[in-house]
Amino acid sequence: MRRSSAETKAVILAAARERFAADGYDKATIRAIAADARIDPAMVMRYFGTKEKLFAAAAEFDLELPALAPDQAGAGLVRHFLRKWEADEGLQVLLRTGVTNEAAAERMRTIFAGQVMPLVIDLTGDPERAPVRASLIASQVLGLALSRYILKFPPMVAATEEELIAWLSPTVQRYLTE
Amino acid sequence: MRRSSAETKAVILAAARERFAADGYDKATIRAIAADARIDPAMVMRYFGTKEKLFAAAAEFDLELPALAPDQAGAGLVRHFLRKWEADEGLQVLLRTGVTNEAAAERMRTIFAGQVMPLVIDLTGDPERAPVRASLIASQVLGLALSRYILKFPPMVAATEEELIAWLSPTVQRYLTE
DNA sequence: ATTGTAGGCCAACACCTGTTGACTTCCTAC
DNA sequence: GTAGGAAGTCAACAGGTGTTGGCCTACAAT
Repeated sequence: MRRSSAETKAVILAAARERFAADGYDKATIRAIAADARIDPAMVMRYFGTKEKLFAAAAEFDLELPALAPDQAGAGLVRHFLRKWEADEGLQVLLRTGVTNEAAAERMRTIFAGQVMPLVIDLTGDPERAPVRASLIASQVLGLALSRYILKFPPMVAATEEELIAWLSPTVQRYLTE
Repeated sequence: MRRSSAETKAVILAAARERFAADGYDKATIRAIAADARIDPAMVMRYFGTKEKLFAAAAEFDLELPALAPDQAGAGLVRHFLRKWEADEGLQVLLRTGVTNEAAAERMRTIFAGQVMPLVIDLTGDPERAPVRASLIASQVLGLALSRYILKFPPMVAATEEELIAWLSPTVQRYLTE
């Protein structure tokens, strides 16, 4: 079959996202990604040059945090994060690989420093303690993703979105305001 | 050099723990572990049979949760977990590998189901909601480990044990009692 | 109809992995 | 002092990895 350059590149990228999200950096082999994309492994190299560069492209990600009313920020953040996780594979990619791959960990750090921290400053007007607050929020929210989507603790998997929001939003709210 | 069988086995196991904790399952190669133990890779196979069995031995782990007064359980749990993490590589091994290795994830699940949940039942006397409570606690506590020790968010790394306990214990306490 | 080019495929490379079996060396029990 | 066995070494295997270069093949412009 014959495709345009842009098309194949997109197909490869989509396959790479899935594989990296499901298997992590090492287990997601170029050959497996190529097979998913129904393409020769050499094409992956032609379009992305290197496995690391392909990963960098697949890990491109924006939290897209919305503006929030300060008194509902806790619930808003938890809800947004849950939906983002399920809609965008980028976060899964970063969490699965960030644990054993320093480059992905660094990316995670810059995302939280560049996107979560500013929001916290904006919400609290307290730049001095914003870093701690933001990391505490990150710790709870990433712990949620870890236990629900990665380690799959049964009670976390069984819980509904609303139940999780009810449990977690007071925590996040307290990390913001206390 | 000539050692007893038990000695070498212990040396190998110690090296394996370190490597698995630092690198995760795939990157921790038998050759690297053997080099750390100043031993031929074949010895590792002789003593443990298989990489998977070696991993199983290295991931042997007990949370050793202490008895706690119900009203101070939050602080007690956070403190115990922080110290356990730094004293025993077993937890690091499990978290680093559990993210990409199903066997390690299963081990993590049974540890939390078999050790955290009973404690929660004991503390609350409420068997029905104990699973949710226990997983919520696990989510916060694992999120702490993830952001402080694995992803190394700077504010979490900089925080002292007491600061972290002060921030997290109300969260854990609420997951226990609310 | 011919040619240039871009998309795609194949086979191979050098390297690394877990794992195996044969070989050597040392200590101990008789 | 010699036999047996345990501790340790070495070289190789089969399979998988990222990556490369040469080769086709379809299409568009001339």
